[in-house]
Amino acid sequence: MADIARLAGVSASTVSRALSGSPLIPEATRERIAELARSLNYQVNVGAANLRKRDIQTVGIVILGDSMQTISDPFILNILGAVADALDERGMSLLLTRLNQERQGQMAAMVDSGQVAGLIVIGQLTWHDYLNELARRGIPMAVWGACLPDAFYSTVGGDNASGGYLATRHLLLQGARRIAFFGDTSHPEAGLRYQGYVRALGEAGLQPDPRLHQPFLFGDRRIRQVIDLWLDQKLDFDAIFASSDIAAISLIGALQERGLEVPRDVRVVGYDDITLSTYLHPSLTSVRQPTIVAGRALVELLFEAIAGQPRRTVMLPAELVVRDSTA
Amino acid sequence: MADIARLAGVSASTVSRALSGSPLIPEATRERIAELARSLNYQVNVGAANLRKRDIQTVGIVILGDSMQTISDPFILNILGAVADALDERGMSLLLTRLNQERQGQMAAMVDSGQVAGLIVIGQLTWHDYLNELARRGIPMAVWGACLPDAFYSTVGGDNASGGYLATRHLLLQGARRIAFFGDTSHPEAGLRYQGYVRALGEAGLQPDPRLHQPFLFGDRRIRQVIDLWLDQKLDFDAIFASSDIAAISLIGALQERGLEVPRDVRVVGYDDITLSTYLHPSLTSVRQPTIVAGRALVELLFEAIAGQPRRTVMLPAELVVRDSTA
DNA sequence: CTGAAAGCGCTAACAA
DNA sequence: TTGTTAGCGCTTTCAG
Repeated sequence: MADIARLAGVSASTVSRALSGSPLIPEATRERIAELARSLNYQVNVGAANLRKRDIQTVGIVILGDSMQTISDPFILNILGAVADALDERGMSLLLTRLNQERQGQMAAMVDSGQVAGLIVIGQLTWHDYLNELARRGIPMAVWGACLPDAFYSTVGGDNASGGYLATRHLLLQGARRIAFFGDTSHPEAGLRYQGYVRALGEAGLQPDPRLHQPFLFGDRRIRQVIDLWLDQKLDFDAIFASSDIAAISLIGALQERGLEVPRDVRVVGYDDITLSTYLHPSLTSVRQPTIVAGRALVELLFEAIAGQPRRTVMLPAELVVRDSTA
Repeated sequence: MADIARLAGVSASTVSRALSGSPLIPEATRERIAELARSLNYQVNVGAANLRKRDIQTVGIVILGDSMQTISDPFILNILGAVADALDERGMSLLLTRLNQERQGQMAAMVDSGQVAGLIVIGQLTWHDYLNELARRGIPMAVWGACLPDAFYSTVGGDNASGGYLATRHLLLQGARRIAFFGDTSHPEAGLRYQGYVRALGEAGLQPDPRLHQPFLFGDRRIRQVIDLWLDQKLDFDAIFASSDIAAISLIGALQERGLEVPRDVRVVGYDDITLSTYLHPSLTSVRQPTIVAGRALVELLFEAIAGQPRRTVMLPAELVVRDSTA
């Protein structure tokens, strides 16, 4: 910047003002300086500027999970993309971090060290207590996931209970009676989907059968084994509600391998409505979550938190997209 | 930091040295200061530190593409994850940006403004000339994609020609004779895969039939239409080599919808070997690209570029994973 | 081993 | 409208 100032025959202050579009600088001067900067590929050093201005133009986005595999779900990428776009609209940068349990501490460090103004967290998993601790310590946060009753942080999430309800009711209306639920209910979102499932069953006068509830993780090598054990148990089920599309697709694959046809023998509903779901055969019925809105909401809530406003919860509607897997 | 110094009864210099693990500070003092910092949740301000040290602990990762949809391929996420982990190992942060053609300029700005030390670019697409221009301007870069002959930047990529060759030869060995190629050959990587395809056909004494080459983009609503037109043309083909798993899976869906069975009527090979491919029915034969190695290599080449070392190319082996879709 | 002082590149009072 | 000056939070000579 000193160079520019010298070449333009003005002081650094003038250059700074010109480049930041201060109304104090006349158009002619501004233009001249801007042109000079452009020709030298000069860009204001944001680090130095932020240091002086005492503000941070960067937001941290933390993806929780134990391993690489955990984030191979395209849905995560959709949310990530939506957040990236929403931040971009506000001229903010995005610092991406993937964390597992052992490195929880890094989350607070990102804010404490002035790297980021706040955190957007994707993949609540079972970190609720830790997130609460951070929130109490004043770390600005917005979390994608279920809104837990005692949460101290802002959350944005789909209406999981309603999603679970819609999916299950749809299966019931299609004539299913023995509906299995695949999902780890210790995960808050899946837990709420399960609640919706139970409610829909209840309305139909049915009790959830615990043997039809299978907690499982996608990518688990044992999935085929789990399915096989199921079938060997001669458990009787005519539909499956899986708490992610990836899980649902894997399940359909496993069922087909066993000679079971979808939807004829077993109807299947997934969750997330990833793009691929449309293109499969049978195409997959799924519960859609509005990711673009979610991205915007996460950014908005984070900004509110940074501004010291009270925590808030946004619940986005769940929409059932009916396709061939439940025809 | 001034606070810590005061509370510890030492100067800021000492705190700085203690916290950065300087050997000048005796263990006892260091421990005392570290403890104090911990209890106050103090973390050194990295921005200020970097400003003073004149170095940047952040790398930009740029995902090229026109829209959200473009990056919904899980393979991108795998690479991204691998890069994130590799950077992490070196204690670097990752600034994520998604850019489309209109905002090309942002790439250089990230480096010029001192936000990042260099760029890792994913999704070369048709940006080759622009990337070359940046490289000439001295922007440190490492690009995931095909290594073009006149590239001025470092690249890491799979051996696409060999991948295409392996996939095609495998199909030929399985008895296929009329093999369609799905992929946009104006995209450098797909172009090389096509070359491998042509070579394998040549070795079998076959000519590529231009009608069997279908450039297409995943997610395109017209895919079903494209397939239908194909079949209506009574084009005769017994296998498809698709240049991504997502494309292959969509194709299988479309074929099945038309009553064609995979692999009985049409054998299909994909590319990328995404996790889901194993769990489908039929499970998908695919060409695997070693993403973890790729992530490490990208980071390594970028560091070399930052250190001013000459550009370099890393080509990773392609491995054919045979599954049921070509049985 | 420790502290004082200078300065990274920038912006914002304040003064002109 | 512009320049001078101070200082954001840190590290690092240099001198003790």
